[in-house]
Amino acid sequence: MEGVRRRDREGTRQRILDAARGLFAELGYDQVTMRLIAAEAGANIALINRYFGSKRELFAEVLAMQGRFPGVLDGPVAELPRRLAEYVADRLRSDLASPVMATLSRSSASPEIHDIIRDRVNSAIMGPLAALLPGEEAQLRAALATALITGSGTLRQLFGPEALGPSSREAVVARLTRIFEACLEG
Amino acid sequence: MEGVRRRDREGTRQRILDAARGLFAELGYDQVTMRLIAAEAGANIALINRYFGSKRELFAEVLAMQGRFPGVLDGPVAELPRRLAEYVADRLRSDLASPVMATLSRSSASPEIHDIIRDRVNSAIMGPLAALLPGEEAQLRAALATALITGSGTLRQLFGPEALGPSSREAVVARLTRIFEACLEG
DNA sequence: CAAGTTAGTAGACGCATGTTTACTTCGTCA
DNA sequence: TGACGAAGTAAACATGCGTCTACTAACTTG
Repeated sequence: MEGVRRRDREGTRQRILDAARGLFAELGYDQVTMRLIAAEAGANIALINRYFGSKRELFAEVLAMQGRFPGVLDGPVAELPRRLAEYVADRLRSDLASPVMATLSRSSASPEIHDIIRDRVNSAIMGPLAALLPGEEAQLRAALATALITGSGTLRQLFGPEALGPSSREAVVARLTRIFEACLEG
Repeated sequence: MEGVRRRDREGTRQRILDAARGLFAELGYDQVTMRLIAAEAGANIALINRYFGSKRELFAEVLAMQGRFPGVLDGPVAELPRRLAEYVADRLRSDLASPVMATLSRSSASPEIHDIIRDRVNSAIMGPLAALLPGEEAQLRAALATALITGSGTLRQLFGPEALGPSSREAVVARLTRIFEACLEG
């Protein structure tokens, strides 16, 4: 029957995955404990490893689940700097979750997941960006744009939404657009 | 007398400080253990807390010991973008230690030292930079340059010296100069 | 030379972590 | 209905951490 199942393998698995996604984005890999994930998901701690194998594998699955930059990398390349600027500005100034960016920039110090992070940065940001860019030095240009994105995440984490001072959203977007243009232009 | 002292308080203290500086820069706060510092310094672990109080206080002292950006912030403001570019390019492409930058970008995920890191970023990089900049939005411009610097450190940590691809130093410096100009210009 | 100060040492303490084991309870189906 | 598989649970395990205490031994000083 499809009635309310008190024992719900898939449901529990999904709750764990959701809890882990939010916590990893908010706190970073190291600061998130198995017990915290279990409590947030309303599940027993032993189920995490039963369903995912280990904390590391759960982290990998959380990252694999996340979409790429939604809507940022799509669209005309000429407007790419502006879309990147708006994305970063909004993530810097508000508390809106940007799971991918937040997770990556808050977990990059943990050596046990270095390879996972590296692969994800490559496949979600740097790789697609380099593929989009015409002209020479595409890898260099994509890498520097990526550095700015992740650096913004670190700054946000350190200083909060006021990291950029009292500037208006328009001023921030305008400035960031020019910087991304300098990063990406051929 | 000034003979060879087998019991040398100041010497031991200095060896601990030196070991901690190198290890924090290389591995970040979380990954460096008291026992690792003691082993590297050739000192007993209990002496660390005797001389510095705690791991956290040792970290603060290590940061306080470090100089500011040597030679980068001094000199004509017009050439500031180029000096920043050369600094970042060299730190990205070689293994030359940049203790301040490395320590900051590798330790920013640890909440117990958040305030120390924040103060240091402010007093060593962002603050002096904002003070140098003429015109409006100095804080925004300094913050974005800082984001690029710390993001470069993160990228270096993830991908090693080859993070930027096969580009020459000249190409990297030229590109970074343009980006820093876009960050800093009034 | 004897006493006192203090650098240095060994080891334990309490705690938190990721992981695993032994067990209980629910749901299903022969 | 009763047995079996699987979802869920509680508790322990092993390990590593920062910190602290009790102690030893080297240097200084009277």
